[in-house]
This record gives sequence, structure tokens and C-alpha cells, in this order.
Amino acid sequence: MINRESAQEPGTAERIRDSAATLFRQKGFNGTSMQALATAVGITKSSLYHHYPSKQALLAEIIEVTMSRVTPLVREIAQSDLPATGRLHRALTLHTVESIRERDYVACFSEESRYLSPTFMETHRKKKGEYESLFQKVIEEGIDRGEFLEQDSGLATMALLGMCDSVIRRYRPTGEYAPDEIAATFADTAVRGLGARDTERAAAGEVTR
Amino acid sequence: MINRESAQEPGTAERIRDSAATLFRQKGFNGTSMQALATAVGITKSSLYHHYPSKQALLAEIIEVTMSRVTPLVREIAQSDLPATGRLHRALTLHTVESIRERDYVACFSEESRYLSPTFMETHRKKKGEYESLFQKVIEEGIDRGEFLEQDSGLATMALLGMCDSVIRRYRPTGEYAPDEIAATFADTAVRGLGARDTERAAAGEVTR
DNA sequence: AGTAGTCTACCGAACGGTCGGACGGCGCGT
DNA sequence: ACGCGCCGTCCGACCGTTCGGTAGACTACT
Repeated sequence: MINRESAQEPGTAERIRDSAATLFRQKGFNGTSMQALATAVGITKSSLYHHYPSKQALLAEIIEVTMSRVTPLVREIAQSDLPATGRLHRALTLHTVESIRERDYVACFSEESRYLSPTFMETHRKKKGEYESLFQKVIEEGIDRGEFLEQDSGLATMALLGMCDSVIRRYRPTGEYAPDEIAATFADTAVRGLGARDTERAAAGEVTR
Repeated sequence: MINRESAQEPGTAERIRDSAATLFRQKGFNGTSMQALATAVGITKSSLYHHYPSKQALLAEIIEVTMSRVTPLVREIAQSDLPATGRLHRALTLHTVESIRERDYVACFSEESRYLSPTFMETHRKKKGEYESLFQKVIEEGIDRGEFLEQDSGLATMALLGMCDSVIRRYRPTGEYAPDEIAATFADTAVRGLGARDTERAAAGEVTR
């Protein structure tokens, strides 16, 4: 056994996690039985418990993975030396694009995390707070530098992240909009909503991925 | 028995509905058992079935009631003869304030409606579409009249309603913000996000309720 | 006035089914 | 021979729902 590096074959634990994220998103955490999950993966219910100690732990793992994927990317953008307007625009675009691309995982994160048991919940709330404060700090800097209108940064953060998070519930892959298009438009609307003067220049700071 | 007019005492069916909305919001539809609901109301599980034929029907009723409360109010605003900017601002403010005030019901509407059985789901999707198209039409008019920037009205509707809907998940009654404050700020941010030139004049069209 | 019938509201007990989870064993690659 | 991955079987608890029945209040007929 040498070859397990570099994501060749998924591995059972990961396949379980993927199927779980998909099912949790479709049917909800409490609407998904371990039996249904096992069937989806192609193993028996008992085998699930070889890889995860409980249904709770499985959900916690999904949420943890989701968070640790996006947070470093947003942090890097937030700490770069663009103007606040550009940083906010890029961070929101990334946030939205990732929400669509990994929508099964992100849906679990934002919709099903409330079913976490108190033990896991505390950790989750803390990390989520840190993530959102990345956005809030950028907004505060933008207000201080006069890039945005004077306003409550807490409410602004709520509004903007709430707006971008909504793609999870509203986006349909068969729909008429492309993920990049949605993300760019949302970020435009968001930044403009704070009163930024030149959305174009903000978008110009964008790097095509 | 003469005195049942004018909402004096709630009546059992209504008390069941209220408790159900609260529990569904807190624990989710699938996380709430009929036993737990019965205990909350103060009757037995069997008695629930005297008032509602099934758990599904109960959820459907909650959602139906929610919709039929707000839709006429928004329709009236949308069809008034203010400029589009003012109509959108007022409609979004109303939408947000109601979402906070009736947050148990609205949470069921927006978070738990996906657990509706196909039968009820079809009706629900149709009415929801009609409701959101009220907003979209105002936005389209605003774009046509040059009050808003040229943009896709579908995406704009998604963004704005998504933003306002997020209060349900984020608002805490113990928090530092008053409902009216949140609603006004969100509507400001939203209308500004579309590129409206004078948010102040839009807010001036407001009627204090 | 008496009384039989009907209605609403509720309850206790039980239904079949499914839930998350526990335990021991089995085959196979090393 | 040893352990990892997987499976078959079983468990007690709880699920939504049904059913038969009771208590009381109102209605209608005699």
C-alpha cells in the first residue's frame, strides 16, 4: 500500500461524507436515516459506524471540513493590501462561488448546523464567528477610510452575508444563470449597497480564476 | 354559544398551530414529534388529530397562513403610485419587519416548507412565485424608468429577498438591534445596491406605522 | 319537561414501522 | 496471524397514525 496520496480514489470515509452531505442537503439531517445513507454509499448501515462513531460526528465532520476549506482563502483576501472595496468584493465573490460549487457541504453548514449537539455546537459557533468577523473587519476599514457610507458594520455584515448565503437555497444548476455570473452580480450589488462609489474599479481588482 | 367573534380566546386549533410553528422553527419539522407538540399545547397526542388530519397538513396550514397574511400588504404597496424606489423600499421594509415579528411562522415558511409533501408543495411553490414576482415587477419598472442601474431583475430579486430573509436566521430578540432599525437599514442597503440615486427620498416616502 | 340523538373535544392504548446504535463474526491483503 | 473493512443480526426507543370510547353541551322530538 503506497498509493494513497493526491486524491486518486476517494476512500470509503470520504465517499460516506460526500453522500451524507448530499442527502442532508436534500432531505435534512433528521430526514436522512443511516440506512438511507448506507444504501446511497453502497454499504450496510453497520459499516458506517466503522468510519464514524455517530451520526452527529458525521455532521460535525462535514461542517468542519466546509469551514476549513474556505476560511484560509477569505483570510488571505481580507489581509491583502487592496482597498477595502476590492477586498470585500473579492471575498464575497469567492464566498458565493464556493457556496455554489460545494453547495452540498455549504448547505449542511448553514442549514443543518443547528442540529449539532451542544458539544459540537460551541466549536462551530466560535469558528463561524471568526469567519464572519473577517468580512466585518473589512467593512469597518472601508467605513473608516470613507470608501463606504457611515453605518453599523454588524448590520452590514448580516445583510451582505445573508444575501450571498441565499444562493444555496435559490440556485438551481439547470437555471439560466452561471455561478460566476451570480457571484459577480451579488458582489456588485453588495458593495454598491454599502455606498461604495466605484464598483467598476472594485471589480477591476478581480483576478480571473 | 355566541361569543367566538373577534379573537377573544385563541381556540385549540390555533394554539396547536402556534406551538407547532414555534417548535418547527426551534427543532425543525422532522425534529419535532407529535408527542412533543401535544405536551407543549397541554393535550394528548391523539387529540391533535381531531384538529388536523396529519403532521403534513399542520405544516401546510402554517405556511398557508403565513403567506396569506403578508401577500396582500405587499401587493398594495407594489401597486401604489409612488416611484419604484419608494415602493421597493417600503415593500422590503414591511417584508423584513413582518419576518421578525412573526418569525416562528416565517421560519416555517422559508426553512421547513421543503418538507411539504408533493401535494402541498405544488400549491406552495406557485404562491411563493407570485409573491416574489411582486418584488421583481417593481424592480423591473425601476430599471425601465432609469431609477435603478441596468441589470438582471431576476438576480436582483434573488439578492434582495435573500438578504432580507436572512434576518430570520440571524435575528436574536436579545440582540442590540431593534426590528425597525434592522428593516430600515436592510431596505436602505438593498435599494442602494440596485443603484438608486437617492435613498433618502425613498425613505421619505415611508409611512410610520 | 323529559329524553333521545348528535356534535365537539378529548383521551388511553395500541398499531406497524423505523430510528440510531451495539456486537460478534468473516474474509482478505499483508 | 493479525488487523482492517465490512456485514448480519438484534435491540429498545420512539415515530406518526388509528381506533374505540367517554364526558359534556346543544338540539329536537314527544
